[in-house]
Amino acid sequence: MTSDPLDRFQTAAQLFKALAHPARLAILDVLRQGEECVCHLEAVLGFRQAYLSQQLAVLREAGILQDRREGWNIYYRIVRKDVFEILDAIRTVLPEQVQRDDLAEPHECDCPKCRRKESPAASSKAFLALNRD
Amino acid sequence: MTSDPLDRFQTAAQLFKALAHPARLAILDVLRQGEECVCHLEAVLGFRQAYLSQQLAVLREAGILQDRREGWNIYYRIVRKDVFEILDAIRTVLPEQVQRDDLAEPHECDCPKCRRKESPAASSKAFLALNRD
DNA sequence: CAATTACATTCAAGGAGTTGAATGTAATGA
DNA sequence: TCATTACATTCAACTCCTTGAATGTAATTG
Repeated sequence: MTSDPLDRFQTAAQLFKALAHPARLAILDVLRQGEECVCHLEAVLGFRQAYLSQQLAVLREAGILQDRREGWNIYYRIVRKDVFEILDAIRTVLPEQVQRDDLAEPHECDCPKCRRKESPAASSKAFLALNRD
Repeated sequence: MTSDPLDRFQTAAQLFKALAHPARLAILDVLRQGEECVCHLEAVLGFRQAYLSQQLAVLREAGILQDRREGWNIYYRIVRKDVFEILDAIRTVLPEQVQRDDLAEPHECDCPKCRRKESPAASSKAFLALNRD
């Protein structure tokens, strides 16, 4: 009550600062479907590797992401689950695809996770093409 | 899908930028309980008038607030209702008082709205004025 | 119309965020 | 150990945000 309002909302403002960038929102949109390695984000989003690392560092230092090493690759995942609620809340200003999380990203990179998905005979692209109305 | 991710999330990032400031979050916290005039915000938050106007302008231009003139006073209110959901979502990093919206701010200013609330009992200022000498 | 009230806008200096380029590092394999 | 892979960090130029100070403006009162 008597405390400085600027102090009281400092932590919350820091969280919003981390979200106040289109590249970081795009990253979170991909990671909504589960953890991904950096090379996958690079392929899907079309960002340069160093640029991506910088934005991932901001989200990591804000406590939104955590990373996990597995051999050569480092996988990032969302650990602050309330960002899902936040993104849901502003769905009126988000692109439509962000609101439906049922469409899986097509395979576009050479990371182990992508190769595992690829191994079944049909590629996702071919499958979608065959099953379109 | 093929569009630039930076473009797709530009609008959402703009919204978060407006929220990424402790003073603006403090303003929204007060306006949660209903519209208030600038002089009331000034008294409750302890900000200078010009500073307050600047922050209100940011929130207004982001489409979060709308203003309404009534005589001398200008009343601001929240028109983007999803900011309530956003603030609820990050309640883990918000001060406790923000999470309980049952405590009304005490009267601290001379705007018409505050004077209406004050009318039942004797106002301290009016009381002092009447009983001087 | 002049003065007052309540609020808005402009300006400028300083600070913080952005981003390309270059470089550093841990893990793996030969 | 040396090369490679996948990713991180640093640096610098640039842009954008922040904020105090000064000034402007619409509504009201006398």
